[in-house]
Amino acid sequence: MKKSLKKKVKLMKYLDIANEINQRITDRVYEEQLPSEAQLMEEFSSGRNTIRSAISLLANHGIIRRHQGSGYFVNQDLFETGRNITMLTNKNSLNTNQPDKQIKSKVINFTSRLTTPKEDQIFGCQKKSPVYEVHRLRYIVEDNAFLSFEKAVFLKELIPYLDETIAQNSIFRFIKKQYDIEVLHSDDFLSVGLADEEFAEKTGQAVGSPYLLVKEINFTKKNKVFNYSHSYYSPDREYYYHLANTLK
Amino acid sequence: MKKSLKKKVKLMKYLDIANEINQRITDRVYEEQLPSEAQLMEEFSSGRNTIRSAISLLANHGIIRRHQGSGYFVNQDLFETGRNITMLTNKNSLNTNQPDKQIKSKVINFTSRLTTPKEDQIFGCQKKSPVYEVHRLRYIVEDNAFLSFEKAVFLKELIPYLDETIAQNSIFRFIKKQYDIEVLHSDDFLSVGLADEEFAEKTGQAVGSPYLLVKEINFTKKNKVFNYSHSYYSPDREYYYHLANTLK
DNA sequence: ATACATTTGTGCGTATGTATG
DNA sequence: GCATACATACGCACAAATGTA
Repeated sequence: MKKSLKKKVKLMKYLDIANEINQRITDRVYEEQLPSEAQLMEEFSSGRNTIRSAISLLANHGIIRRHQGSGYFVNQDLFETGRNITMLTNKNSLNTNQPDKQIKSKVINFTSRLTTPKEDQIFGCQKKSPVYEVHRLRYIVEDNAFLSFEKAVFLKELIPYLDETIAQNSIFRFIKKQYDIEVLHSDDFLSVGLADEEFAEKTGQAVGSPYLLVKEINFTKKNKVFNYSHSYYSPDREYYYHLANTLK
Repeated sequence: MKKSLKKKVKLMKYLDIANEINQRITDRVYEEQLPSEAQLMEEFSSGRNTIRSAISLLANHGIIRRHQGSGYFVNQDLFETGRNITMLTNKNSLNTNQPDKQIKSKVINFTSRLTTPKEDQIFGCQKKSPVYEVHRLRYIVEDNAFLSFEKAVFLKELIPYLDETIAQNSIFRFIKKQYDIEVLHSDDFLSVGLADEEFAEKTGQAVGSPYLLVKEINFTKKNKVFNYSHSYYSPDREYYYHLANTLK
């Protein structure tokens, strides 16, 4: 009786709002300061906490800064480095709209195999579970610059199908569309190293040139590890992280 | 009349709670799973939102993981790398209780000077404002291992006093105690490079060895830049970041 | 210097949705 | 089907920082 008609409550409003605000920032609709919470509540017909959740998401990605008493502001790159910057903070919760987000991939290895014991532990899966292993070179479309060499492993139990064509584009986008799986959170372990001959040949980098190695584990919304990867990033670029030490 | 007696409302309960939970995790009071929200509400005599704020803070630092329907869990290092890991995610909002947090510093340069035009922009200060510049070598106390070479600049307008003795210990701890200034958030720009002869001589690293360069800008609670630094991290270690793609 | 309005931050309560076991 | 646990959303009150009159 009491729930006779479906109310069709749309959840995840805060995510939609965060995406919309993010889009407006890229579109320069908001160039410096955002509207106040009250105005956003009005515009999006939402409660204050919902607006604040959206704002938190953006603030934690380093997209905006909060200033008690005065408002929300678009974050700027104060170093104004000459080098191109790649955001490592935004996997796919926010729509991909960062400037250099256009990346093309060249698949140099695509195999199916079974997990090693170490991988069983990473994935939390049965021994010798089937996985895909993909090796790709990644380039920035805009200027054709080498971005990274990536070795990624996907658990078939969660990602039943992948192929080389998919790997040439965005695997994560495919996974989201096909299986509704996206990255909830990631653990990143960074280190540095030097290109040996094999690496140099594969990537076109000079022998002895340094790389940034990012070992990453990606979790789904259900806290399952569906992928881990080793990415060797170019020394010609800068990589951005934002650290938020407070946030409701 | 209405506010005749001071209620002494202790604010920042969520921060206290986050610190307490964090401490319990280091002390192995919580080894795998945390108590439920309801239990935490009970124990800390707090509302649900307050508990969730504390939990969010820990989750965004990668200290715990949230699992809808089952609970909160202590995050584990699934790669189980042999190398020592330095958390870059925790400046000072949470009490310093990570395993290898004991760091000692050797000051190799301590000067007072005026800002360059570029620094005026970074700090958002008047032209030629006075700053301290500190160069330090940092070592892990436990095994005496080289951690980093750091060049840090502090704005005197916000940090009126520093000296070499302070710099030998934790500058941030001093700043918090003395001026009640702590890092609200930071922008980090990462890149890699190779040790030249000058760098090698200063740090004891081999010429040509790679380093991880972290250029960091630190903001106070009032959104003022009080410090920026260039830190050249050792290739013998791993550095941890956590990326949260959702969070209220 | 004071008072006031505005804006974000913190905290509590409640209801409902969704995932887990 | 059910209880439990976390996620989302709305509402309200007051604190603290800011800007302005």
